[in-house]
Amino acid sequence: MARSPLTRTAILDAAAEMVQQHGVQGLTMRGLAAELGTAVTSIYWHVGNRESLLDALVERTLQEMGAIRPGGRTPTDRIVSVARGLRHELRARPHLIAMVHERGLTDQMFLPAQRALVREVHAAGLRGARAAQAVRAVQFQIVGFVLVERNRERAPIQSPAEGELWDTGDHDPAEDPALVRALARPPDPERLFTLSVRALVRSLLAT
Amino acid sequence: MARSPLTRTAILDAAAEMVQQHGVQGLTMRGLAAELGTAVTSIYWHVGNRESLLDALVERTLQEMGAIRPGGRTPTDRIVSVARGLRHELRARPHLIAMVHERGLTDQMFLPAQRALVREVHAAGLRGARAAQAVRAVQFQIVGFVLVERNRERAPIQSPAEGELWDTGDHDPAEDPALVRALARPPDPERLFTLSVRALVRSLLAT
DNA sequence: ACCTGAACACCGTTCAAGT
DNA sequence: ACCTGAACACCGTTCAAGT
Repeated sequence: MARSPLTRTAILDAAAEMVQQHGVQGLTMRGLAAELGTAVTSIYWHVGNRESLLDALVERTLQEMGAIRPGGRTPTDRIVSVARGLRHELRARPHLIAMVHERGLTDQMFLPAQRALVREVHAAGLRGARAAQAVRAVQFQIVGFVLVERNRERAPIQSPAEGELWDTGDHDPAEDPALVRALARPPDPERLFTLSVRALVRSLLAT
Repeated sequence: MARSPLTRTAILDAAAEMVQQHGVQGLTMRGLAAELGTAVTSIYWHVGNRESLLDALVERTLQEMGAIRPGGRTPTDRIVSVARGLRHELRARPHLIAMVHERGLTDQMFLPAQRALVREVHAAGLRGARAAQAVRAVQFQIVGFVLVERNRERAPIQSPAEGELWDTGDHDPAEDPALVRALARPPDPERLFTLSVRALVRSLLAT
């Protein structure tokens, strides 16, 4: 369906589309060629082999991950705001982000955010190694949460429902029906995320 | 090289070995057959296709993830101890655990740990939905941290060293050489992990 | 400089056939 | 019940050849 001459950018566009729709494994060189209406071998001329095509995709994704604009009055609020913004950006292109993670380039992707976090932690009065640790703790938590969230979404129905574990209330029963009910319900990720980040930050910024 | 008759267990053992050594993609049906000294098709007779072989591997990994024995005097200490134990178990078989994650079965794998966490959170005086949230926050943090850690290990050297970002101290300089130095150094994961979990738990258990 | 088809070495999987 | 080789439809990649 492609009439214009084949170009590196066109290839990357089509490849990114395929990855976002069917995952990395859904991107085959032959399928990509078909999508572009060219011979497979033409792709090799423009972008090299599959691996370097994926590398290019990752690089583009890194550049697209824009700057972060924190909102809120207190450092804590601004850190939470950075975290939430980041989570949304990451979740907007899950498959491409997964490729960034797999290549271990998460840190690089997080540099703008890290800068913002350093600013806020500094504003809150932390200095030196202590400040660095706080920044890293928050950073790990944000990325980690999104990764866990993604994994969970792949198997929406957990085989033994989380709730049924607690009806064997024999040994040291947590006879707390509200707790059991809460654990049986699927979590609200957005809420849990905000709550977690806020809890962690509150503790890290405390003297 | 296998002389004994082909058995399902033998296949799973060899497959697990190949996965742990070369990752999931390193497990090919033909390679596995060669390793076992049989025809590829024999494997299909015993375990079905590749996908159900991987499923079986995941199931076995789930069962192997043993119970957790928390240590320490305070609930906080015991939660941290559970977290550390879990991290070690997860890191002992990274590739197999990755498969569990990919299938979204992390929750199921975490059931024994979740039970322990509920106990401690309850002991600390939390009840109902509040307790459930605390448990989940800790759970997400543990798994998330390990996932991030694994990703990081795949690209030991980050292209633009984290430190060099801060020498452009023009706009709002964090003129904090100790902080810059700390961020330039690679983090100590074990330390960062304990610190993070402890910080989060302290905040969650606070009234 | 750009594009092509043919060919190679790999996959997972199926099937009819052996014992 | 268990194992086999041949065959199929897919891969990524290379290469010599076209324009």
